[in-house]
Amino acid sequence: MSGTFGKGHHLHLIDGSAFIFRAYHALPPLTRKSDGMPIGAVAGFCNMLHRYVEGNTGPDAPTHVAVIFDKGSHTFRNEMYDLYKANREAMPEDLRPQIPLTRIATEAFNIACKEKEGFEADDIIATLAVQARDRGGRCTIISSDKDLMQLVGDGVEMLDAMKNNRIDREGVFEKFGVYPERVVDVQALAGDSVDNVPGAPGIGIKTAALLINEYGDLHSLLERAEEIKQPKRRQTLIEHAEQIRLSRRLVLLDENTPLDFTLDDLEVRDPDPDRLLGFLAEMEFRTLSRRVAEVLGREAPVIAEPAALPEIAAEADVPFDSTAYEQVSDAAALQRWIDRIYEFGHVAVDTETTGLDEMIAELVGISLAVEPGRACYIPLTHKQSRGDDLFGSDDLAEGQMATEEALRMLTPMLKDPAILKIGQNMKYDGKIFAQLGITMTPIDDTMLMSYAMHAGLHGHGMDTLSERYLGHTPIPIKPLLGSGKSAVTFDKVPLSDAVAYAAEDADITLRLWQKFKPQLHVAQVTRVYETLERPLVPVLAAMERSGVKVDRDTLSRMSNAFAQKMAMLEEEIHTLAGRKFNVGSPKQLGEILFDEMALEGGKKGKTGAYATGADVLEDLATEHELPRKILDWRQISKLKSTYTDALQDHINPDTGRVHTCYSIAGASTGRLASTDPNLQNIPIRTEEGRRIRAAFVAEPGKTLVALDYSQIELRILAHMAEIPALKEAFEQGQDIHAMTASEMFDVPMAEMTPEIRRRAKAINFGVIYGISGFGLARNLRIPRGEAQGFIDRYFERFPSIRTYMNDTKTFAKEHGFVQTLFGRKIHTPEISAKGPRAGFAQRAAINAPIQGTAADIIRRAMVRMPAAIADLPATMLLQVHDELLFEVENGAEEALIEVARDVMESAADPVVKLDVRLVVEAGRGANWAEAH
DNA sequence: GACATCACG
DNA sequence: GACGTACGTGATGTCC
Repeated sequence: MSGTFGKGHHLHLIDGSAFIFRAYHALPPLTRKSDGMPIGAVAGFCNMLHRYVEGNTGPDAPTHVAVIFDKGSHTFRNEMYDLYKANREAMPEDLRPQIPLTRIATEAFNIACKEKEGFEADDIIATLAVQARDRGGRCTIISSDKDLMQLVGDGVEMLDAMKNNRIDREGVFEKFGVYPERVVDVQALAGDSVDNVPGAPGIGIKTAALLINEYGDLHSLLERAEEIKQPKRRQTLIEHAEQIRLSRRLVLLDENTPLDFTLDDLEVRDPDPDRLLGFLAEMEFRTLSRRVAEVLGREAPVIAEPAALPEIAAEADVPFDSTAYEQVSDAAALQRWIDRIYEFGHVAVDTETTGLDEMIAELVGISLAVEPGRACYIPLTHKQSRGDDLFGSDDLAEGQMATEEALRMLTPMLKDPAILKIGQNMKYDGKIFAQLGITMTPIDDTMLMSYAMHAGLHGHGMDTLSERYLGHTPIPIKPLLGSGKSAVTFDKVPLSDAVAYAAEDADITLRLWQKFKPQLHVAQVTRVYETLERPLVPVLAAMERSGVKVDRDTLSRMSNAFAQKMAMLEEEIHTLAGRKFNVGSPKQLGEILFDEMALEGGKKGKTGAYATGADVLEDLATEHELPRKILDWRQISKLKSTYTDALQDHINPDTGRVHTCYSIAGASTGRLASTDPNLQNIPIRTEEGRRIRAAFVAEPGKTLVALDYSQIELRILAHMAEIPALKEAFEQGQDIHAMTASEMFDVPMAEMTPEIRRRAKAINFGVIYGISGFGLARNLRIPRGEAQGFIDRYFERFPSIRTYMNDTKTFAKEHGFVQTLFGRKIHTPEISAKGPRAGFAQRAAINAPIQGTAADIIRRAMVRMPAAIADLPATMLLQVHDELLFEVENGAEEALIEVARDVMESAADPVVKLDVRLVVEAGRGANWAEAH
């Protein structure tokens, strides 16, 4: 479409600076390979532009488009107010040189690129949006900057490109409580800490909207300020009237920016392929070049790999070639591989099986690799596939060794202490071999090496690691196995495909190992890997294989009882609601409560649905019967579906026990995670829930013993933050929350009330979690100001906590990670992000050393435990963060408790000398509930 | 597959 | 340039 911009035209205005900052913070600090120039933000920017262009199809596609940038730091707003944007942090050093490149990138995409000295992008956007509107066209502003919301309406909308979220007049109202034309008034009152717009002190968006809606507009409000009832508010508005008027001028966008181009100059143009691909090649964006070339129907430009140091290049650059892998079909070939393994002294091993549950899965084949590019697959039980046989056949495929023979040949090597077996997630392969009576040792695990070096940076699965550290995307398993109903197990995969896939996994593992092994030392995490990760593998494998006995009858009876109770509640709920609906649907429930029944307090979340969480319903329960019934129903529904029903399905038919799987490298802090089923969240806090815990039982003649660390995180906090009062209280065995309460609220210990203690307890936990006034207020259901008062007082009484928090944040900003007392690193890549994400990252950074140190301590205890209890008729079954559960023959309970408690209490020794001693509490019983 | 909810430490 | 507000998890159901 061409001609003069008008009706039927659609203008897109992209907030270029927003794109840049998003790109910068979304990506790690990438550099151009050939010369090390930082190009992360440019890469992200180009990716975003490319995605944007590709997404512009259909009737909504723009006819005109421009990317608008800020230019110069000094604008007419600084003339009005010299502190405007004064508290903004300086642009990061590695971002500055990238800014001009983003202009060139925009032009390379053949998109108009506009800026004007002395004006902010927002003003240019405002001017263009108003022009477009006046000419009867549409305009979409691609930005999430709330300053731009004043422009929305009459064909002007905003679009958050990341969330694909359109904001119209109603959207603005949701955000500001007023429609676009009054947004500046609200902003003038509320101010903006980011841009350093002063506003009216103590007035936020909520109050501002309230006032504006009551008085119509800012002018009237200030004129009639005397009429405001609240004395403090009245005084604020009268005193700061001038400042508020100034703020309004600051946030009001200039819709008359003089421009040296017109809307018609912004018509959408196709990119010039040579120019665009040339630019991308110059930047050395390999992936994006390929994608763009594909779209343009061109050959992808060849981007030369920079000449690396020759000896490294020789080692690292063996290309992946899935056709070069060997299929081992007979004893002679296998023997050649075994000989080769002895020559090298190490081998990467990977097993292929019929499933992910190692307790049930059967071995299908084994792959081996000794050096990059040199790998094989030994298929064992692949089935012959015949085209005419829909049901599959049990005939073994040709070209496979008998499993027994292969294992007989491999076992000495797998057990040989002189041969290092390398794997990716060796717990899995170790358990598969353990099922066959083979104990693999010694081992190395690339997943755990990555975890020790990169926790917090990214996941540690093979695909992630291969892409990140080898630049190679592994063959995906999906197309081989299929999905959904038609999914097959690996033994049905044709041999040629299986060899390529399976051998590649061993090849990748070996290459990762070569890369990671020397880096452990450089990253100074060798001790973490050697003492907290690697030795835990066989310990966890044994625990998982042991499993825990769960009484099916108890669960089954409870399921039935729950089903009846739920049906009853459901009927009552429908009666109270006046109609039938799906009680399990928060969406329908929200509509019933807040639309149909018109209860107060309905708050919509970002997806536009009412929040109906337990805290909301709890508040409503004082006014109406329905919310309480819903809460009851939800509790039972949760217990039934997640526990009494699901747990039964997890009982292994062979062992009659439940075998969880622990992920060692799941949680960034060093904690374990438990899956399939999760046995770390078995109910305990309610009476009903404890009955589920009681279904976890000991075998006849045995007893369950639970040992748990008492207040381990607070003890670690006392040590790390060096809090004398806290240390002393622990030393004297005092009630720690009561002591805190006594210190804070000046209440003698003898006069402590449960309520005061409860508050102190919440604050103690808050500190561990990186406290905020908002969070504490919500937790204690008290006003935010009061909560802030508590926190201030806490810091006053225990000043070293503030020091610890500040030091931790500073350390994280400087190094990009925080550390536990044992040297575990937890990376905090978002610590220098701006806005809310920084808050998250900071709190996580404060929490991670504490939670992580506790995790390290129990890991150390677990590693030492098997040897310590070897002579006792006892088995370690479960770990729940600060608790270990054992099953022990009757009569040996005391002996076990004595030994295990000692191991746990001294687990930090000798590496870390804690100022606070660790205390372990023990319990025992026929079931897990009793053992507490 | 995203989101809301809720179970645990 | 600011998406939200206590840390860390996993499982389930609804809804698109």
